[in-house]
Amino acid sequence: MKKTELSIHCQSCSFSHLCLPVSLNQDELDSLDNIIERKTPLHKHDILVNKGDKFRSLFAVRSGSFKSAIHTEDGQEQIVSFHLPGDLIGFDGLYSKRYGSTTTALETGMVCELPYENLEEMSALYPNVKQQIMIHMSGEIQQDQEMIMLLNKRTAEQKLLHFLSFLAQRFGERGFSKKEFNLSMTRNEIGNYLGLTVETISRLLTRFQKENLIKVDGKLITIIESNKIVAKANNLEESLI
Amino acid sequence: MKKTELSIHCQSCSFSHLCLPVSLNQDELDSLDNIIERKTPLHKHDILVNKGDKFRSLFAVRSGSFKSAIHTEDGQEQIVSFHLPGDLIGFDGLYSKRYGSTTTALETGMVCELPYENLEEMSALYPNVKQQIMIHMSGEIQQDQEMIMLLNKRTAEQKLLHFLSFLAQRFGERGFSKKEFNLSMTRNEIGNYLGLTVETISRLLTRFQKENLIKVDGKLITIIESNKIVAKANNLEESLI
DNA sequence: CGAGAAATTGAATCAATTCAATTTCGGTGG
DNA sequence: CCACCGAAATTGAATTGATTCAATTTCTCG
Repeated sequence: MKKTELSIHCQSCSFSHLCLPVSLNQDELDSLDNIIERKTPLHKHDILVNKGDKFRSLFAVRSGSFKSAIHTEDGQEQIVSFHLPGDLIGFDGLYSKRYGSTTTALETGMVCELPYENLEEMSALYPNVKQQIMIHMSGEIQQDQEMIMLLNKRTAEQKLLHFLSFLAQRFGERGFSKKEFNLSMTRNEIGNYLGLTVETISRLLTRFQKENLIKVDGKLITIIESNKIVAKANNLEESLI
Repeated sequence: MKKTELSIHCQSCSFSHLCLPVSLNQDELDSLDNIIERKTPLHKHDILVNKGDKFRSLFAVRSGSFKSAIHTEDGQEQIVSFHLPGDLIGFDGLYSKRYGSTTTALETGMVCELPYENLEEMSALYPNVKQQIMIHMSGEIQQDQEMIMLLNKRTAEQKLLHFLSFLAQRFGERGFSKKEFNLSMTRNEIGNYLGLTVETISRLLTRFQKENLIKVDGKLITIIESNKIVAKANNLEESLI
């Protein structure tokens, strides 16, 4: 696959500090950049990878956002993560050779594709790259375990506040505003992710607005009392933050 | 550290089909066996590894059972897994160099210790070993995600039935009876793991007994209607199992 | 602009928790 | 070996946070 002159390089990508390139040296980075293919844009509802499909490539989100979900025996969807630019997708299936979940675009977005074969070749030369993927995997384990804690130990209010401040933080890390952002997922998807119903999400958002913690304007969320949100989400006094 | 004549070898261990040795060849197995240290027994409440401690070793459960837990900001415990013989402990922190959770013995038990340095040396020679650990990691991710689904999409009844049949299956894989086994964890710990209260666990167990799904005698559980349990746990008709 | 999807809001319901009171278990020391 | 103590488990009654059901309203995009 030929690269166009327009293609963006890892070296100049504004998300490289969150993505695979973290801690790679110049040689490694050049090598990585060479094997990466930039895919044409995906649109809302487009499926990037399907759970169970043979693992072919790793993907890095370049723009837009995605959701990954698994399905219950009786066919319900369970969203297990939302992906923002810089996030890596597909590595959960790297070693079982099949994708572990289905990833769908929430809005128009672009990804970088990292074909598995090339990755293997490269790994032989630069073991650092594989190491980097491992770090992402253990990060994913920790994140999933914290999710389990959130689901088991927190109220609906705390779950949603945590979700909002987590999102805000992630937007911040990516150079976007952490005070004001658009939700690319529906209320339904937020509820699915947090184990709550749409109605509960809706009621809580209007309540948070009344309590002046946030401002809600459809999909646009403005964080007003960031500290209070974190404190409430964690059952702590605000002064302890 | 010198090995005694009494020490058991991976080659003859009855759990090798579940543990690191899976799919290792004879040379790899011998090499692995050489670097493994067998630790003295741990007793109930003994801590094997502490979350946040520097990663020094990987552990394989040889006998007994363990729990791994993380803690909320405000100090509550959240159990994230129970470990049986053959299970690997500590790999969640392998690449972040710190243990990701605290692991405690639920009863008297033994573990095999795999010092990190030796593991690294060995990996250079036999990349298969590292590969095997990666497979365990991606398995852990999938298991955690299924846990998220269980917590979000299932009722208390379904959660506990799933827990029981999952335990039964795991005992079976280890050569123990999958029809009759002892719970090494308290009702409280089961509730903690499943996001339910002790009272709910207790009530459900007596109800399951009345419905003739299981027999409960203190910590001793006897599975009576295995198919019905799986069906109920998954919201399905028994005939579809 | 219009139709279907998404979101909001209210009222009624319920699954699981909380609170409270015993009972049973398991380990320890006399 | 048994008595005793604290921990674990059971059971009941009352409470409640979140869901379900239902009815609109508001978006979104073809």
